[in-house]
Amino acid sequence: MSHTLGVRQAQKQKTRQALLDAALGLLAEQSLSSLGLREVTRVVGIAPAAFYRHFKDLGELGVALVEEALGSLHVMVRAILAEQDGAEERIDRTVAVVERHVRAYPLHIRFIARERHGGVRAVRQAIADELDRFAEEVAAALKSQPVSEGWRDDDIRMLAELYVDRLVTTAAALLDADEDGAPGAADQVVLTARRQLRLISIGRQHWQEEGDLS
Amino acid sequence: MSHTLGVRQAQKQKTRQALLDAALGLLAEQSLSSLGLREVTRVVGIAPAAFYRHFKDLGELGVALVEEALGSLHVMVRAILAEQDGAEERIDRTVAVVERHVRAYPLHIRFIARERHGGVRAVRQAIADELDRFAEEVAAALKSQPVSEGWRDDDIRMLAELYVDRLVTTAAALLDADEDGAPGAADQVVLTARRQLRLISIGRQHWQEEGDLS
DNA sequence: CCATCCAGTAAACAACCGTTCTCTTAACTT
DNA sequence: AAGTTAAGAGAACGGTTGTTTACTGGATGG
Repeated sequence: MSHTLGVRQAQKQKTRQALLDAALGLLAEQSLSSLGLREVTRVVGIAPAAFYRHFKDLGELGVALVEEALGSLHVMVRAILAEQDGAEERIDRTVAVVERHVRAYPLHIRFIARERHGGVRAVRQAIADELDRFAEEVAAALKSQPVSEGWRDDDIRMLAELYVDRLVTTAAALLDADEDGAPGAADQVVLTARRQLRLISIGRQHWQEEGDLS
Repeated sequence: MSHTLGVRQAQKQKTRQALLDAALGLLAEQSLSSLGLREVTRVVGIAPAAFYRHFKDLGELGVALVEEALGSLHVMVRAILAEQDGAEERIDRTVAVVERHVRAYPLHIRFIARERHGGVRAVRQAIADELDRFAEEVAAALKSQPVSEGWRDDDIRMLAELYVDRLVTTAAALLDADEDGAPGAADQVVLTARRQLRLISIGRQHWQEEGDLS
């Protein structure tokens, strides 16, 4: 198999990817709803009209960016969830993965954090859907752990959402810390993230004891 | 005292407020970096050039909006923190306050959620600073509670950040649920938020026990 | 009462925008 | 080899943008 795909389509996908890359670069310092079509094509080096051969909208390009941005993180965390080590080790490894990912794809993280509540409805929706699937996977992984014995399904789900949310927030904070230039800022974020996850983990272990007073 | 302030300055503050209101309204469906100066003045009904009598920038207007948006929530939560009831009651009341606040000032919440990672540096910074002061206040309140006996200061701080972050996230989620039109969505968010706070509270109570295995 | 101040007006500016055409040219099909 | 397809070029369009200028007219304070 592996049909050579044709010179034609190959070139098309190449400039399509160039459009995505250019847009992602520009979005490091502005938001999608203020991004100009001409601005993007100018960076790529093609005529403005050529844009329409690939996307009918900047919103459509945005949705494509969402898939690209969340795809890689998706597999990485899935790998972590499959592991079977202790809670403490898992926390350390999770945070380490997030840290590495932020360093490897800072523009992707920026984009997601920025457009999650941004001005383009379609993109917001795409991110929400993707994060939802993400939470569902986390929930499935949590459920198969012995600590979750006797948990209600929606309690597992709420815990999964708490985790996912924390990962996204941590990634964004880490990014901010990195570009602030302050030397120890990033390490501080990592430390805080680990302890927050630890606290959540502790809460999880005592969740079923019920009787809680001030 | 209460000097009548002068007809002159009163009128000026009036149109200044009108500019803020108009901008906030427009920002319900776009982000600050795509908002046009003329767009705002058109809504208010004044000439574009008159804008410069009040702000030199749309960024400056944005910073003013940050103060307006976070000011009210600030006092409300401060009131809650001062209370001395049990953990469970405090959680319920906190979530209730957030819910009421979202309903009362939805545009403020939208704005904060959107511009927290938005495209205008000055506004991002203003929000970060404000949320930082917020976390500091929460930390102070947490410290004076008996549960915090023997806690390290930076552990209290990390808990405070966890709480603040959760409130902001919950507010944004609640807003999304409201405008989605789905009937039970908002209640679901409230329920989830309460349980997440409860889990964090449980983790807090067992924080010092240390020994945790999977 | 009169001179000063200043919030807002009106017009003009060059720069940029998204979108629509027609045309070219190279890759594909048969 | 001839005919078809489609990515991209290039120019033109009406419209909007931020900013600057000179101005008006009513509140302000001596």
